[in-house]
Amino acid sequence: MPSKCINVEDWLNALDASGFRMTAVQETLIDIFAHSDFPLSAEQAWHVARQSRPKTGRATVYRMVEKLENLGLIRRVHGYQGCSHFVPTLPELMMLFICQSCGRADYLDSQPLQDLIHQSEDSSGHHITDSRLQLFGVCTSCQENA
Amino acid sequence: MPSKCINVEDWLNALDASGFRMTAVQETLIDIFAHSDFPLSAEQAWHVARQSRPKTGRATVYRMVEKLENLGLIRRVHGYQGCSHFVPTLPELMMLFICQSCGRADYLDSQPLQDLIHQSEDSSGHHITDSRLQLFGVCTSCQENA
DNA sequence: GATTTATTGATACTCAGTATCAATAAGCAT
DNA sequence: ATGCTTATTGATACTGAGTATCAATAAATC
Ligand SMILES: [Mn+2]
Ligand SMILES: [Mn+2]
Ligand SMILES: [Zn+2]
Ligand SMILES: [Zn+2]
Repeated sequence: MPSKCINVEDWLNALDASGFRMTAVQETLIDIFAHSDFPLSAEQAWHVARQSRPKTGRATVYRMVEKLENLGLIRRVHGYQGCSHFVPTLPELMMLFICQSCGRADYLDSQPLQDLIHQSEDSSGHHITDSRLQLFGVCTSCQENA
Repeated sequence: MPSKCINVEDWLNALDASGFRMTAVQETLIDIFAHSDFPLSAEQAWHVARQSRPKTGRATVYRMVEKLENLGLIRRVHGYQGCSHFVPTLPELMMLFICQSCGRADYLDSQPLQDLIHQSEDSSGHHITDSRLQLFGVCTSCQENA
């Protein structure tokens, strides 16, 4: 679902621009994360990676996930059963919806959240530098197929 | 900071009403979570508990944390370095602010969030049943002491 | 192509969280 | 109060996600 919005080239360029060497594992893992319909854990990504590159190391995947997260290309999903799954980051879209029925992630317009944050900043006095809004429920298609 | 709003009696009553037996560990742990100035992990709570009850078992603390979370008395903080810390749940106050400087948690008025959720529900078509908004930044007192 | 060095992958390790189970003690009945 | 039943505890062993290590590999630059 997010896949159509992600440009694999951009991710490779971002890694390149950050001074990292271009390797085969990078392309494999970027492809996996960019095209998954579901949030993926490093462990899951490892298993997927080994289907096309059987000797892929576990630590390598964890290292790559860390890189991608640090570069802001993927972001952690804070769900009920832990926070070890990742989805691609869509620029300007901070609000994440997770369907409790099918597990898929959807990105919602985050302008209302921006407004809320400024509002809360003014009323609380705290300086807010970052936010994570996680929404849970039943997605439109799961409502239809119910 | 949240401590002044938490009534230990209420928590004990909630556990009692749920059919759990009243034990000494319960009181100890409830006291620890209800009066901590900072989000606490089960591990941290265990260490604190052992100061007053040295033979407190580790598993016991994890089981109690699970109970308290299931009853909605404490809630998980989804922070940068994992989501294994807990704060007391304040009724009707869902928005959580964590100061990156001093680590303290603050609760913000959640009415704006309620509005945002209904708005997003209408525009996305998803049925939203739950939400977690986590705000990060620098609290008012840390801004003064800077 | 040779050199340099970041990256990889196999292995061993850590440690938060969990399963097990005998010992304990809360709740209830007498 | 006393004993009975059974939930809860705590010691121990275990699990498994995540990490440290390090020799082997392969980008990058010349
Ligand atoms: Mn989390
Ligand atoms: Mn602002
Ligand atoms: Zn769905
Ligand atoms: Zn602070």
